[in-house]
This record gives sequence, structure tokens and C-alpha cells, in this order.
Amino acid sequence: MKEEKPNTFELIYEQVCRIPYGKVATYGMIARLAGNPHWSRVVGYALHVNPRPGEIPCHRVVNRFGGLSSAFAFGGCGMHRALLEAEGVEFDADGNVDLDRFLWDGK
DNA sequence: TTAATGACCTATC
DNA sequence: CGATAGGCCATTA
Repeated sequence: MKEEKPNTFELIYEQVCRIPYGKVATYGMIARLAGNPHWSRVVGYALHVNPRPGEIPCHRVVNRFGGLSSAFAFGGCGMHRALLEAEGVEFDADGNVDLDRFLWDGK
């Protein structure tokens, strides 16, 4: 409305929104695609605040191990698994996503 | 204003 | 090979 956000967040959100359906990306990957491999923390922060949950599929963003983090801006931790499963993503018995099969290529 | 924390990753020993 | 430490950006108190 009046405040303009830094390009950092916009870039991060852009990469997250670019994740194809049925795939997941990692923070480091998005940070790297955004242009700075050290934005890993800001990426997590950007999704944490999630100012635009309607355009930022946080559930498609996972950590380096393929496991979602805690607290979701969508309104449910179990939502994560439900959303990814609804897209066709499989989960490991440990509760992690199958990065070997659903990790976004980055293209 | 300064300081501290945070949904992390990478590099090095 | 495995484990540890550090560092970066932004936000909040």
C-alpha cells in the first residue's frame, strides 16, 4: 500500500512461485536461484512471515533434508503433508519428502 | 539506535 | 569420512 519491499523478498517469492506442481524446492536452492547462496536465512524468514500465503506455497519449500519446518502460515502443520500429498509428492517414513524423486531441478 | 534472534546453508578441520 | 563453526540478510524488541 505504501511501503515497498526490498528486492530480496520479491526474488525469493518469485522462485517459490516458480516451483512446478508436484515438486519441492529447498531454501538453499531458492536462495541460490534468487542470486545469493547466503540468503538461506532470509528465505526462511520470508516464508515465515509469508505476507502473501495465497501466492507463496510454503509447503513446496523444504529444508536441505526434505523435511518441512515448523509452524505454517497456512494454518496447519499437517497441512504441509496434505498439500504435497495432494500434489502427488510422496513422504518418507521419517516424514521427509522424497527429494530423490520430487526435488525441483531448478529449471 | 543497538542488540539479538531466526522455517538455513556452506565451508573447513 | 564425520563433525563443528561460522556467516549472511532481514525482522523484531
